[in-house]
Amino acid sequence: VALIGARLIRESPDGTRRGGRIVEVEAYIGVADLASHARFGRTARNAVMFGPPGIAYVYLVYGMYDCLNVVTEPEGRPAAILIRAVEPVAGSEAMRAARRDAAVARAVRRSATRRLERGALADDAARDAVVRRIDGLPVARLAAGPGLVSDGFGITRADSGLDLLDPASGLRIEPAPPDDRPPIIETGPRVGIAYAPEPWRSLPWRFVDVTSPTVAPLRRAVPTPG
DNA sequence: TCAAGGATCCGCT
DNA sequence: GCGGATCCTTGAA
Repeated sequence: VALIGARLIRESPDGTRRGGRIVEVEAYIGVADLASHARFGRTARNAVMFGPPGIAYVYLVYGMYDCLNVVTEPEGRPAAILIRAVEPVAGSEAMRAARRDAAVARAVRRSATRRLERGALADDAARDAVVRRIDGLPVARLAAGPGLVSDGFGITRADSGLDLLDPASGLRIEPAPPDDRPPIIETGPRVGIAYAPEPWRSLPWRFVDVTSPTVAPLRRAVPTPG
C-alpha cells in the first residue's frame, strides 16, 4: 500500500527520463500464498524474492510480457509486490516510443508466423496498424497494465535483481512529492490467479488508486442475475 | 527429457 | 466477450 502514489523512475544512458505514479499493485506474500511464484519454494526464477527488500523481480508471463515486482519482506521471507499500472508523469513520449517498439516487434513476429500458415501478409500493414493504435492512446493509458509498464519503461528480465531504492539506479522508486494528490485506495481480489485455491484466490490483495484516470474503479460487488 | 500451463494483451466477433 | 499468440518455468518421468 505504501507503494501506491510512489514514483517509478527510469533514466536511460542517453539522458531520457521517464517517470510515473504507481496506481495499481498486487501483493504476493510467502511460500504459504498459493497464488505466488514462491509457492514451490526457492527456484532459479524466483530466487530474488527470497533476498533483501527493495530489489526488482522481473519475470515473463504468457511467453510475451515482462512484469515488474518489488521485493518487500526481509531476506529469507519471499514476498513481492506486482506493479500493475503506472500513471505517466514525465517522459510520456519516450514511453509511447517504447510501447511502439515493443508492439511492432510482436506484430512482426506474429505476421511472420501467419505468413507460414495462410499465405502472404505484409509486415508493413501489421506495423502501420500497431503504430496507429499506440499513437492514438491517451497518455494515461500508456502504462495501464503490468506488461505495459514494462513495455513503456523498457523493463526486461535483465533488470531483475536491480536495487530499486538506490538513488543512482537507472530504474528506481522514489517517494511521492509532498504536494502530490492523495490517493484513494480500493481493494479487490488479485487478477489472473484462478489456479489458486481459496482463500488465496479471493484475498483482497489488489490495491488501486481510484483517483487515477489510468485505472477503472474496482467493481465492489457481483450483481445478482435477474 | 517431456508435457502442461501461465501474476497478459490484442484482434476479431 | 472470446480465444490466440508465445516461450519459459515447473514437476514428473
